[in-house]
Amino acid sequence: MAAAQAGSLDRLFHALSDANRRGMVDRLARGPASVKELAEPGSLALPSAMKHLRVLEEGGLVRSQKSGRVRTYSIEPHALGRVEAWLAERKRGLNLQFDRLEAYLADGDAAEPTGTEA
Amino acid sequence: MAAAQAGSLDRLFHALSDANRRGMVDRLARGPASVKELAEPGSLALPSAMKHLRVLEEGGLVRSQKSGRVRTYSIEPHALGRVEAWLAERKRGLNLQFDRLEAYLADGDAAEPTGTEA
DNA sequence: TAAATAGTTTCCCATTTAGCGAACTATTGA
DNA sequence: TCAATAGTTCGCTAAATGGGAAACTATTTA
Repeated sequence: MAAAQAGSLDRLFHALSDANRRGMVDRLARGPASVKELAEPGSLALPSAMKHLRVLEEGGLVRSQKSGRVRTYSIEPHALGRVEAWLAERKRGLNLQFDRLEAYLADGDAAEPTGTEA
Repeated sequence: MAAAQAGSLDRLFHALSDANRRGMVDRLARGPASVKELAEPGSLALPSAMKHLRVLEEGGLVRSQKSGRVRTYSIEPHALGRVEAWLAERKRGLNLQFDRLEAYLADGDAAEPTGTEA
């Protein structure tokens, strides 16, 4: 456990690794928008915007639904929660490391601060 | 402000978008390690591991320092703080959206819940 | 000094990415 | 009905990625 699926996080972080896509997330954080509206801020052609949106969708960050001729995208509410969860896990690990380091610095004859074994 | 540099976040998230690299971060969260040690868990050849480590370094997630013939990598302590900061900012935005939605649902004659204008 | 070890650099390969123009398919609106 | 609008699909390009073998440069260590 704890490492749900690798591929899922791959897609999530990859989705966030592009400024245009993060811009779309920011835009969608203020409310739903159409493909065209999402394309404009980055001066993207529609096909390019669509690719980005597909990446965001595969990363689980946004949802979409088509009505008439316009497809409306919106934020996947729990999307950022996955980033947060991952982050919390690592920070836990780091805190442990620092705790050991502090313990090591505190009483000089304790074991080494972990990590350089083997 | 608030959006330090786009390229920087690009590199940060891109660094995290690969399972091997996240594995290296996890490993380093438990303490420093050599290139070889970091290559083993993923059964990577050294050149491949080096590439990943360079990506992590460019993403500001790790540091390295060479002594003798071994280069030792360690976590850049404030690395995850940048992810956290970005995350906090978005969550703030999302809360605002939800606040507005709640307000909208509360008293029916208020303005629309933002987003679909234009 | 000779052999083993740890990185490093240089190519090479297949795949993916980001971007777009063109052409096509609905829907709207006039 | 006809024209504009919003997406969508289909190539196509240039660049970046992820992987590694080969060959080379230090350092250790025997």
